[in-house]
Amino acid sequence: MLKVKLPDASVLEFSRRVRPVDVASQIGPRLARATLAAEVDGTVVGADSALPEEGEVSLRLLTAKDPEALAVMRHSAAHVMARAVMRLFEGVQLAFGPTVDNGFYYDFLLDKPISEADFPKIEAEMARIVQEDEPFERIVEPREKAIVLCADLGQTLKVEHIREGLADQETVSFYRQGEFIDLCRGPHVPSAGAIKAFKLLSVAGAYWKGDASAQQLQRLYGTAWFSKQDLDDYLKRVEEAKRRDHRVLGKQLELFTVDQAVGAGLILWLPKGAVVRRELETFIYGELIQRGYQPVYTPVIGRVQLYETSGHYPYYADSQFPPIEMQDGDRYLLRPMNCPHHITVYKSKPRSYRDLPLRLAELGLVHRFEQSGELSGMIRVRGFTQDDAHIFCTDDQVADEFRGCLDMTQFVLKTLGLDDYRVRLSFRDPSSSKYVGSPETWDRAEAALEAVCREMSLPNLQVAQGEAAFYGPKADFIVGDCLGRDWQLGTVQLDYNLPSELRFALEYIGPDNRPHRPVMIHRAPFGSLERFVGMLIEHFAGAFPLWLAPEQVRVLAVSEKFEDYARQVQGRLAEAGLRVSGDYRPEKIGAKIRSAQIELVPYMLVIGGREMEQGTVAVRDRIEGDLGAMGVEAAIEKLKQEIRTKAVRKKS
RNA sequence: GCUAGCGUAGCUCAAUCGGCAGAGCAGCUGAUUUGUAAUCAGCAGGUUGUGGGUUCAAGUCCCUCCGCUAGCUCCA
Repeated sequence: MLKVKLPDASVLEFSRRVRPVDVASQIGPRLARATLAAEVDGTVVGADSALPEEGEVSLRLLTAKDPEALAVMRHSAAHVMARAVMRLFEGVQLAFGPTVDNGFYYDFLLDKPISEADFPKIEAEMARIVQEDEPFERIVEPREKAIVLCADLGQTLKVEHIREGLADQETVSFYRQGEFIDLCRGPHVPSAGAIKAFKLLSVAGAYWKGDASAQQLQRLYGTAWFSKQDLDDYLKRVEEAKRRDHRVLGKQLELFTVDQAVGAGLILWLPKGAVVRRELETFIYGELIQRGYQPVYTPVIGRVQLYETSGHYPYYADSQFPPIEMQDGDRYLLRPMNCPHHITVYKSKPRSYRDLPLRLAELGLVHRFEQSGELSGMIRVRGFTQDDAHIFCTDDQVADEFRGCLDMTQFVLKTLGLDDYRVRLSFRDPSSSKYVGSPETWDRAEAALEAVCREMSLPNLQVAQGEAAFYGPKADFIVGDCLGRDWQLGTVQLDYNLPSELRFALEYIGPDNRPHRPVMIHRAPFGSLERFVGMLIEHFAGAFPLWLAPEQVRVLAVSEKFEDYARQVQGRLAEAGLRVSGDYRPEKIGAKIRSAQIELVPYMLVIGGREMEQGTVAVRDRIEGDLGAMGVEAAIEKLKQEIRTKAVRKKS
């Protein structure tokens, strides 16, 4: 006897062995047909997987309405794609084919390169398979037999995976669909007909098991949905997101440029982009001072020895610009990190516990030679400015300082209306020996950090075991770009390494008149100004809040007859400290408005005969349109108020 | 770095089968004097990323290099 609890709290009883699809039939034939998978005690399984004979389970039948079913269907779509590829190409070896956000991929090993030109015929073959609507059949085999089966199928990658990756499994499962059989954990939808709309998206290289020294496979990405409408909506969303691309907007709005004459991954901030950056810098410096940081300035190069001491050289030599060698043999490194310089500032005099916590801040320009394939606009570059600071404190102060750093980072993100972020708390992998410091210290630090994070109720907090830097645990603030890629912005990292005896042997004199070792915290709320501004451009789709806008307001003269008065108004706004320009071209007012709208100028002041007579301006808001006439001083006060509050306005 | 794709005017793109490199926007000049998202006309703008090859003829086909894009690997 099996008791099946359904989400509506009703209970069904079965004396025979049943599957979720049988439970669905019991409720109704339409539900049975719509059931694509099931969630049994919280685990997603296939609709035809047998439920236990005895006891009680809670069961949720999953249909096209449930997001879990979408993931199951996409996994099935990956199989269908693999089946199509195997029908069309000779000697295809299958690797892995999982579901990912918004779609799926499958990795193949085959001699012939697949290109996008092959997509139509693969898609056509997939459509045929979906049309045939054959069932997915689960087959469970003992491990040894599975190895033989895969070997017979010529699937050597799968053989390797069963031997190594699944070494601890007694049995493994396959899914068969017609002539196609694939090692797979499942689950799958009942049959291919559940895949209603799909599209291949791209082909790329991928390494077998993520190992760059292993052979490279061909990865085919696709997306699949339960309706053509959903698919079209998705493709449209992707297109719209691409219009926010900071590389496109950065060029259109003249914010930054990259030129191979200077070098790949090296950002040239154009005047308008420089305004945004300068405003952010002013903002961040104000915060730093308020929060007890002391700005310092240090050089962008340092002797190689310094980085040997810090351990950055030669450990990261592959991703550094090689040292500059002088005639006398002295070698200098373009700094990849600011910390050694700040440590040198710390060491510039003996420190007492009364100096701690010592918070040294600098917008520090660093250079790293990132691999060419990694470079991406302002987001992944070879020269960038960290809004860096290093806090030197006692063990007891770590939690408070850590909290202060998180608080500042949150404050910065909130001020900019960036609330779609997640926080990743990276801890060590206890089974690895690559970490500095004793396990006890790590445990204590990790516990303290997690406690602070929980107490601050950070959004989407997740703990990532094994993601810590070798020198200490860290908390990263992660934001997605317009293509859905996640990037680290702000970061707060504990460091037991650099202060240690092995490295810089930092000390302070304690109340006991004896030397003690300080702890270091690295922190950067923006991460890098380059990446942060890149993300901001995408976040605002180029339409910055007033306080950041390169051009805050533009005076538009209705005709040249009113130019003199308009110029007076422009002068008055400039005097008031606003970033203002004037459009005095012999154009119609509609054309001037259009230019200003396209250039995303937040406010326009239209000036014609009426305004000149009455000494007013007609204010046009980029978002809301015409706001009507008001006095010049009233308009200035309105804008200044919005700047003071750093308001983030969106279309209402 | 690896795999694949793409490089045509400042920008967005066109150029059939290999057959005279073109359009819109931006720019410049002139006319127009304008009331809330594009006034009209003219002019100028190119070694088709680079170097080589095939051909009577190359933007188009082949090779090299450079750059860009996506993904993979990396990210102190």
